[in-house]
Amino acid sequence: MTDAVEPPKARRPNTRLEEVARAAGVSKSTVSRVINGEPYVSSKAREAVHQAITQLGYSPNQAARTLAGSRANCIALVVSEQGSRVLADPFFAGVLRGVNAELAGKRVQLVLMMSKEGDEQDLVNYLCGGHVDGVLVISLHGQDPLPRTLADAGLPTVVGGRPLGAGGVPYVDSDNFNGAMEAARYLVSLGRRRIATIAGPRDMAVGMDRLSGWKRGISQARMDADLVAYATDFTPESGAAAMADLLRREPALDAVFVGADIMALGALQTLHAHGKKVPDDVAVVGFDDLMIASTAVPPLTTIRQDVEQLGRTMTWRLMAELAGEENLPPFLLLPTSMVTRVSA
Amino acid sequence: MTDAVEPPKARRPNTRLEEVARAAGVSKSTVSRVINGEPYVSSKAREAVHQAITQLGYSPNQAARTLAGSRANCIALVVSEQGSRVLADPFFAGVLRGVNAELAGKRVQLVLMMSKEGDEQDLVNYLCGGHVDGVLVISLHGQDPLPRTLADAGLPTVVGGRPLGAGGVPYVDSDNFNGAMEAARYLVSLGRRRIATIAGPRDMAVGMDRLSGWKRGISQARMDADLVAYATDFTPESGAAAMADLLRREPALDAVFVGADIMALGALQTLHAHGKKVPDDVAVVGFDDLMIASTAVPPLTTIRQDVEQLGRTMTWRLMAELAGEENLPPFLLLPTSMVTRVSA
DNA sequence: CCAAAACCTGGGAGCGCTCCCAGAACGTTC
DNA sequence: GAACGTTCTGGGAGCGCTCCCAGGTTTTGG
Repeated sequence: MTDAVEPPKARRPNTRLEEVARAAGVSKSTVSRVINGEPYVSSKAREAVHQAITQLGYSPNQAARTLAGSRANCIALVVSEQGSRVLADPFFAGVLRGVNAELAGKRVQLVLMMSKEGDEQDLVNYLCGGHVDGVLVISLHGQDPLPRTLADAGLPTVVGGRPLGAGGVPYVDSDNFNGAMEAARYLVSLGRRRIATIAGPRDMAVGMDRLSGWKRGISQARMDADLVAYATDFTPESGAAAMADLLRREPALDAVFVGADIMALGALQTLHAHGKKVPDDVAVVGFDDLMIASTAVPPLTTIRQDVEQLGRTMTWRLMAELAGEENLPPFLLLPTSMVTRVSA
Repeated sequence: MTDAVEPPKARRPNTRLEEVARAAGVSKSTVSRVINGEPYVSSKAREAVHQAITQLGYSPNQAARTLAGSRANCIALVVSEQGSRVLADPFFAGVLRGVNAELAGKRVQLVLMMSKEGDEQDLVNYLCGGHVDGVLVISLHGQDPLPRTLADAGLPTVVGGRPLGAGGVPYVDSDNFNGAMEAARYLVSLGRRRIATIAGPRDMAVGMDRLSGWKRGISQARMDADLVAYATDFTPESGAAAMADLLRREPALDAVFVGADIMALGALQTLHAHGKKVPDDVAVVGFDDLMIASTAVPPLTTIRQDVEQLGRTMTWRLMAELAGEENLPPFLLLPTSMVTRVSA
């Protein structure tokens, strides 16, 4: 008996592949084949291995698999720090849920990374260092070169939301253009004559795409698409300020399409403060269909985008590429749908 | 020249530690020591290594480190699937931001895992399999045994929000009791005489702790703490139903403390529908201070909890334990603060 | 009936790192 | 200057797996 001066500390005598092999009466190689679902294993051996695995509660050591094999069994979700503050919480959580849902059952881990100002080089080094098989990037700002850099390094990358500065990198986005156009057409169909819009910041594609869609819808009705106010960011405050601006420029406006529910909340407050009744005096349509849309006063008519589906689709696209599928679509647009409530 | 029939596929001839050693004119061991910040390295050697690292853009292979060393340089954040739907998005995103903030600079990765109904055993196998050094668990439901299981397996674990079924496992939580008590006292100080509360589901500590705090505050003012309605979950709908129930039982109530802003939104709707003016007829105080609190109509007075700080503190506690610090507090309570707006 | 093809199996090198051990270089003290 | 500590350095085993290769066993087909 050796006298352990120190307690053995969190030692974990994990079952190793070799022990499974011994228990199943086969070789390491065969166990490895079973685990990786390779062909050329007799059903008898396969079954014995499966039984040994469950019996021993074996869980393969990822580090060893990564080191020995060529893939990491791991993908990264990169969120730009500022972005996560802005396009914000509900969006992010939804995407995450979708990613996880799609990953369920696959033996692939998700590591989360926030890209900060300074450590971009670190981030790129890490990602390109073979620690992950692919990357999902969301809430990009402006012309962020990150996706391009990653793609050029040969790392499979999928962007969530059309990237402004990354031509050629595959992306998945909601169909912001058509959603916004539908909103504009709906307001027209309601008989509104002076329809304004509050657009998101100019450096984000989501804001620009929704603005374009609105413009198209308005122009098709042979109306002037001149009542445009730009919000500086996706916040209620910014939406409130933009609404005040619009009201000053055109006191007689009778409808407004707001490019994000979160900004619409602010717009609603401004309208209320100016004594405008919604929807009687001014009809309001938002975008996103966050939870807050249904609890706003009055409940907000909005264009619904399925954020969870966005996460799922991004993941599917990435996994398909990792699986070696060819001729994958360079981008994917997810349909939106209108949710009619009270505000319009 | 060998003729490659196949393209070399995403080959990444990463710089290895050995190359850094050669470039710096030292041995592998010395480079390893520098990377891990160990003592007993001459400043000359240390500098040469640092220079070689930056010059070659070297990033150590995590898989190899994990395999060779004893730690994974990686912690997991486990979210229960249902929980993430309920206590929901803003909470989750806030915690995540805190965790990341605290992890910044440390060479520790964050992997995200959602625990689903069926795969609990898989989850435990994975977590206890040495793939991670420690675990952060949030949005636990009822008597979930997960934290206990992990802790018993010797895996450092920290829970976010007081766990109901995991005595002894360290946790970090907002001071729900005192926050709720402050809310009750504030309503009393306003001269309200019939003060009700809407409590969260009975199977979550957060709901019970806030209820206890409210009861204490009310009792201390020698008032009856009998107007309690339980919501079935943290949703506006559930809050609306509970409010209707309270109004039926006591039409003359003049204040209500709602145990979550998200439920308060529903309560506000019900009050409005019943023709009650807020705050004139009924004062309302919420809890959490989500973004929606400030944009509610009327803007909601609420008890603020700092969710990001929660994430940071959990992470700090876990990392401290991993670093071998002793006599760490078994639990940590984060202060709350009241935000006075219009509703009370 | 024998050759070729298909199926199945085990052995063993090596992925890139950490950590232990042995030893060199430098004091410091009697 | 011998004996000791302290600081620094390099060599090499081995972490647990995958993947290649060599070989055995069965099936197929001419």
